[in-house]
Amino acid sequence: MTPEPNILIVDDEAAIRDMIGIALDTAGFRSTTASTALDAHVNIIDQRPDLILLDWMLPGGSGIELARRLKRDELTASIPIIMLTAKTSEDNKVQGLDVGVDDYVTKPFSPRELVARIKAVLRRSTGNLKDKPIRVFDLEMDPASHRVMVEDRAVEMGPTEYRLLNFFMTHPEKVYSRDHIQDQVWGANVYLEERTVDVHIGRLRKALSAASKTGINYSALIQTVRGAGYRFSTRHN
Amino acid sequence: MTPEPNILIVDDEAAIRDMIGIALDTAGFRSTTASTALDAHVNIIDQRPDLILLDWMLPGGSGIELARRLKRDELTASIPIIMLTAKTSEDNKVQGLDVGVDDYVTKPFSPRELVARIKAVLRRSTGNLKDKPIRVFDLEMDPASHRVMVEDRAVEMGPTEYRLLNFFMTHPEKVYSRDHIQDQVWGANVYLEERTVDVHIGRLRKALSAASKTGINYSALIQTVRGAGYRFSTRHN
DNA sequence: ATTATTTGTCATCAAAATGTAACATTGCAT
DNA sequence: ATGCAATGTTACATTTTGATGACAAATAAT
Repeated sequence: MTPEPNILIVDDEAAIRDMIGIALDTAGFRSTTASTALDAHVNIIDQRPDLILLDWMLPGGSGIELARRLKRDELTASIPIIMLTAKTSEDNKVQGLDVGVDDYVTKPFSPRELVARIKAVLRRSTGNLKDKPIRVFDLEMDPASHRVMVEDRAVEMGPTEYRLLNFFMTHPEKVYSRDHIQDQVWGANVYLEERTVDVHIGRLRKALSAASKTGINYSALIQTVRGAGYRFSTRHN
Repeated sequence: MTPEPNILIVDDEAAIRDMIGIALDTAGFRSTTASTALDAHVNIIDQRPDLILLDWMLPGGSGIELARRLKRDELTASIPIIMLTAKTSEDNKVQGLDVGVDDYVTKPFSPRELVARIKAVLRRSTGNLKDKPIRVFDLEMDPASHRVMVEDRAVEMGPTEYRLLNFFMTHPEKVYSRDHIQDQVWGANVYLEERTVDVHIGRLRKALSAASKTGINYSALIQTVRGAGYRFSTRHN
């Protein structure tokens, strides 16, 4: 992901959105906002925020519904949610726990507390899945240290190439169209020239080729499938 | 699995239906329209569109109701829905997030955005149903990796030969006329010289022959049926 | 501010795929 | 066997598709 986590603030009161926005900014997060559940959902589909701050009391009572929906959908289930709630009453919390929300902050809260909780939740959630290194022959990707190694030497590449390689290594032995790759690596609903994918594939290949001293060409793992897209595969073309 | 996805536009305003229709047309989609939820429902059962663009604010029954019904019915639940919503104050009626809609587009929208979202949603929904590999003796076709293997070695062939083989392997033991093969492999409404099929059959056979090291000739699976066409069969000619 | 890095797009070149026609071969009816 | 229609094969011009270097805008680093 990006260096600074991207946080979505969902609240119908502009004042609260602004307040939180500033607090997050100061703490080094990026943030976007939405005032309705609908806006929020669109934003989530498009941007895949790293965390969602969700007001419990959205008009129509839709905050909790949104949370439930997000947790049920496979694509969004892993995005942590912190509920903002005015009430301290227990039944709310019980309901929310049901849904699978990650934490609560009760209004009024201090920015300091909010940030602390955000960090805690992020730490928990990012520590989970990402951390296992993937290795193919002597090509190793370690998400924890955000590093790619060939024959135990670091490989230099840009962030986009890193994400690209990461996508491929986590989805081996399958073709992906350029469109698909754009979705996965750049995000859905980002429009780029189709050939842009080619260029980045090229850069990734170059980086991998340059890295090997043993003559094994790791760029061969990234195979062109004419008329279909690209494939990461250990088997021969 | 038609070449162009068929999209149903449901909106009560004719102007909007037309506008969207044109946009989709330009983008290479086919589209049909409905102005009421009832019309839409009939159309959906009839035509099985690949995706539904559904106006949130349909007169009377409202689009949300329809969406909910479709998502509850097992037969239609898998058809992706994109909701068209007015920008403003639908806040109170937002009860329907739960419904399971796949994306939203807020009016007014650009055709470009609409098309981008449609493509993204289609990609997501069709990508899920992974086809299973088909195997005949030591000839294996794996649609996921877009690969043909003979005795565990990759077979090289052009995209057209791949589609051709795919068609045969999914429709074995039946004769198909050259016309029929053209329809299936090149798509309807493409006119080619009839002999073109022969040439590609030839290329496919050559690719299969060249692939085997054990002397088994897999090109024999593609049998000529004089006066009728071709057949893919494991039984002898 | 200046410099370096990264990014997306474009133009260009090279390679692969495609459709067609011409020619060769096969198999069947007589 | 003979002739003919159907099919196989080959060569080739054209079209598609992918790779790559160059460049300018955007972004991050100093």
